[in-house]
Amino acid sequence: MTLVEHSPLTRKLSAFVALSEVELAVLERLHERRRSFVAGRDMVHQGQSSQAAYILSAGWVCSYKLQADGTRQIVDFQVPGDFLGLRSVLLRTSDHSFEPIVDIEAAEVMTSDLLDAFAQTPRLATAILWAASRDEAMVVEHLVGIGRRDADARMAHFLLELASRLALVGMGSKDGYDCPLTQYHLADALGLSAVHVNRVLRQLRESGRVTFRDGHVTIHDHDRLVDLAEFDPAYLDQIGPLLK
Amino acid sequence: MTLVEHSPLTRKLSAFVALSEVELAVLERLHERRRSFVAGRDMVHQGQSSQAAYILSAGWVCSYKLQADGTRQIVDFQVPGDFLGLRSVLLRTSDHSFEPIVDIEAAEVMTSDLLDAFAQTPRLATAILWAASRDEAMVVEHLVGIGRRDADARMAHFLLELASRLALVGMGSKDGYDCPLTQYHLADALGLSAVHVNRVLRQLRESGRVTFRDGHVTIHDHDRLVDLAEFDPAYLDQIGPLLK
DNA sequence: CGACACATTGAAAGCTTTCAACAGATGTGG
DNA sequence: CCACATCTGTTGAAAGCTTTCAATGTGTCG
Repeated sequence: MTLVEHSPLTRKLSAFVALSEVELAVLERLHERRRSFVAGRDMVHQGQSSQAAYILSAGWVCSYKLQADGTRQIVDFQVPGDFLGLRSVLLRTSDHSFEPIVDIEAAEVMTSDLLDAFAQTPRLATAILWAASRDEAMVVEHLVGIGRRDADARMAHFLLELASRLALVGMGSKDGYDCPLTQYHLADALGLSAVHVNRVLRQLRESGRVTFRDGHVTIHDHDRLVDLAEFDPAYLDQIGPLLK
Repeated sequence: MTLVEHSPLTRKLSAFVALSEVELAVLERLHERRRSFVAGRDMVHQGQSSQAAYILSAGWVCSYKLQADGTRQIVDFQVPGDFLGLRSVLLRTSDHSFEPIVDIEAAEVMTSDLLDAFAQTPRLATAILWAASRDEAMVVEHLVGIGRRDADARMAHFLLELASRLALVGMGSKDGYDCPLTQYHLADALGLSAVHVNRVLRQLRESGRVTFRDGHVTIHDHDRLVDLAEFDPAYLDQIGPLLK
């Protein structure tokens, strides 16, 4: 079995921990229950409790919270290799919704399977918990972005974060990546109006930094984009040895 | 031993789970290493890793992230009964700083002590993880607030959340509570300028909803405050049975 | 008393939203 | 195959919320 055949999750974790044959096998076995979901129909609804988590293997998902006034705030996007609802399985019922942005493929993981896997391979458990804590760090960074960055920097930061996340699972490079999000998704995620998202994107494009168009992000000038966003990828990378 | 002698954490957890004598004893034993920290001096610095977590027993702390341009975003406040750095112990090094807002008292909990306690009393482990997931839900709600609520609603929501959190540990009621935060703290937490915080507070006061003054929050009209904030405390409460 | 932290206000400037209108692509039903 | 509705993207202009700049007041503390 060559590396490219591995799941995105395996690929992601392998970038940070050298997993043994046994650990890889356990990890791949978690992918047994294949499921598909169609774009636009919520997988999990706000307040609904679920007994399973999912490992996203293809497609994009967003997790969001709806407000009484009808506006929504997207909390995070999930791309291949990401867990979906990991927390609600380990801890308690989810309090936000998950919506597939395109048709997706995911592996359903029952709580018990996950706990068994953790018991069998503690290093794998650590690796998965690391991934979960990385997701959390992203939410915090997202909070900082909405609270303290202006629209341009916020967008720039967001696009760079995505580039970094996708590169980790081999779905793009520093030069660009495919991205199925609409400007409405960006607006709901960044706390902006769709109209302003459009203007910000235009400005980023015309300043020669990055182009978001036709489902593809093209990074023209990585340095100046990083500069504008004050992007520091530390929160995405592992600091110090992950496993002793 | 009467209830009032218990630590705030015990009090908080007891509101959701009936803990046995043994569990209560284990929980109280976690409070053995008493530590004090003075206001204003960071307990943990961004990027610094720590081997211990703390259970806050008296005083207020904030966790924040500093940006390159000098602005800061406060991610969360900790009040008595809250954990501090629980995640960085369980998972990986913290990526934000903790600053005591007033002189505080906290119990230092070593990783190993915590894991021992978890092993001895699984129900206690679940209860503590529940508290951690509640903290996370607050961060998400915070994100929603900054992204999708205007300044008035954001402030109203924040003050109501604090009321609810403090009531849980017996430090206030629906009518008000003591609060050592300055308007600068509010600004850094809510993503507003200090000047605007002042104006918002004035408006809330003059509309007869709530007064924030001299270290004390007085809620004059709870209903209209809830109404303005669209405050739904569901994310703070347990949905369904916590322990089977 | 002077230094300093915190709170308060007014006015001007700036960023973002809202309102409106329009263009292009896609998909469905007649 | 066309008409029509829908979704997404685009743009201008006006309105609105929030910030910035400046100045002032109040209280604590050494």
